Amino acid sequence: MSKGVTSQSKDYAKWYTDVVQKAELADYAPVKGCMIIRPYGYALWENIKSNLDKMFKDTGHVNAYFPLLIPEEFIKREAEHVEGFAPEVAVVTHAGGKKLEKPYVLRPTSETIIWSAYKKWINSYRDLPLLINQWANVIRWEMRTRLFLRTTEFLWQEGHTAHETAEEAKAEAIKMINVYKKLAEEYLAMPVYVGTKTENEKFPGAVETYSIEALVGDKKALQSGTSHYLGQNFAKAFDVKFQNKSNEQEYVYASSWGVSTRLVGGIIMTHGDDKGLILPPKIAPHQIVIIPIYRDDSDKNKVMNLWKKIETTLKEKNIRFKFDNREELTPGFKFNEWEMKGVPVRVEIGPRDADRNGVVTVRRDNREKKFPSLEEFLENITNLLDTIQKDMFSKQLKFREENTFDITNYDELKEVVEKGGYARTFWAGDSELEDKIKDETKATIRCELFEKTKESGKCFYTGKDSEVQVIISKAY
RNA sequence: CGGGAUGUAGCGCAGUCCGGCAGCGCACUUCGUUCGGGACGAAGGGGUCGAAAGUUCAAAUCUUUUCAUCCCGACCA
Repeated sequence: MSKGVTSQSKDYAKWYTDVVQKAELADYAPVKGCMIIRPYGYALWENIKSNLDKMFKDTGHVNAYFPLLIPEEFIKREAEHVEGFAPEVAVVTHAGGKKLEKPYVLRPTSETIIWSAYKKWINSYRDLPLLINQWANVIRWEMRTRLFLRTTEFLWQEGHTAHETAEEAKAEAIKMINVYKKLAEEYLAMPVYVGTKTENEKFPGAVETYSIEALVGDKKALQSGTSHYLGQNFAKAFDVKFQNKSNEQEYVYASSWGVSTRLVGGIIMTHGDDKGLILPPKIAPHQIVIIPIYRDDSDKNKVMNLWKKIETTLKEKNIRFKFDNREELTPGFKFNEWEMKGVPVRVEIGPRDADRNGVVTVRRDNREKKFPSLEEFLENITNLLDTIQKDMFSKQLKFREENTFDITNYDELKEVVEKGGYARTFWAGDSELEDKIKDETKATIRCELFEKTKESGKCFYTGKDSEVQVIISKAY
């Protein structure tokens, strides 16, 4: 691994791609816009995935798998859906050495193929709710791509639920966006705003879209998860009816929701610094890294004896650790390498520590160095990881608060867009006005906030009274 | 698809203007000394100079064509 990365202040975009590659999260693939997720990056995704999957199970969802290939005709059934996705779907036209009579699209999302199956599975209100999730890859042909943030192929999960009533389906969508908020805040240490997308920004085919919006290191918004109340749009497109309790045929109400490998990009940009990644302990592939230091065999024996005492306890405490005993590298090199990879705690054990029966610990997030006794260390390590997790969240929450500005007019919006961060204000404009603002400032309404700072106020642009409070920012 | 740039060892680059043995740094291999913040020495290995055609005694270098990638815009989770 070569030295260092481009500094954030010099070139944030370059810093980002440097970190992704030098921390060995991902590499470029031979296909434009695609990436190879390397073992360290995949381990990170697996940790996100396993925590989230548990939350899905806890909320009554089950996993299934639907095909990658979707009959092209399916995508076209829902008018808004086809219009929204047409530019970015890849189509398979040839197979088996022949041109296909009916082409397939590579799924950009699975609503259509899933609802074609739901038609077969749903007959009565007794079949509802149907709460299915799938972990899958999807393909969206984007014009411009960036590792993790926007790739042609990406990994995600998509939940697709079917319900008896509009209220229930909508409640499901809101429940799941809050699951995402919990994931982001408690596991990824990323504070997020939660709200409703405007008509301009919502998912094609949805009645309403909800999102979580993070604020990353260069003060731009990152949409990190979405959840949709689909109404009866897909049920109508695929003719999915059920017999309700009054013995009538009725279209089913739906929700869908997803988060993707984009979250990995969010973690990198939320926490990283000029030394590389900083990972939250709950999802870090290695929560601590232990680096032995010795020069001769007698030192080595002492250090290895110390390590044996540590290893057993770490296993008992279920801590994910890495013992880096590579002989050919100096400790200094390893310090830098594991800092690049964002391991939350570094533990140094050398002859001096062995002599006093202690260790040296260094936190990645604030670089705090301590010299605890072995006993203190083993007793406090779990607490230390918890503390780091909380401190990382607090730091980012403070950063977000410092970069959220309440505005009252258009000039103030332009100022906020100029310096970065969120502009928070009331909004009474329409779709056209939103487009105009986007054209003029490059900023968009990220969402209409669920949690408003006050009940109502005046729209910053039209001056009309409004009960809709929004955040506006440039976004990834 | 428009505007800009770049393709030479795994990575980063020099060499191209003015044609003449394909180089440098890092990484890699072996041995020895090192090891508490990116160690040092010695000896090695690694190339279809993006691709094709042309000019020439001779092409990384000149000409033509072509492909790819990156950055800036329009699209997007």
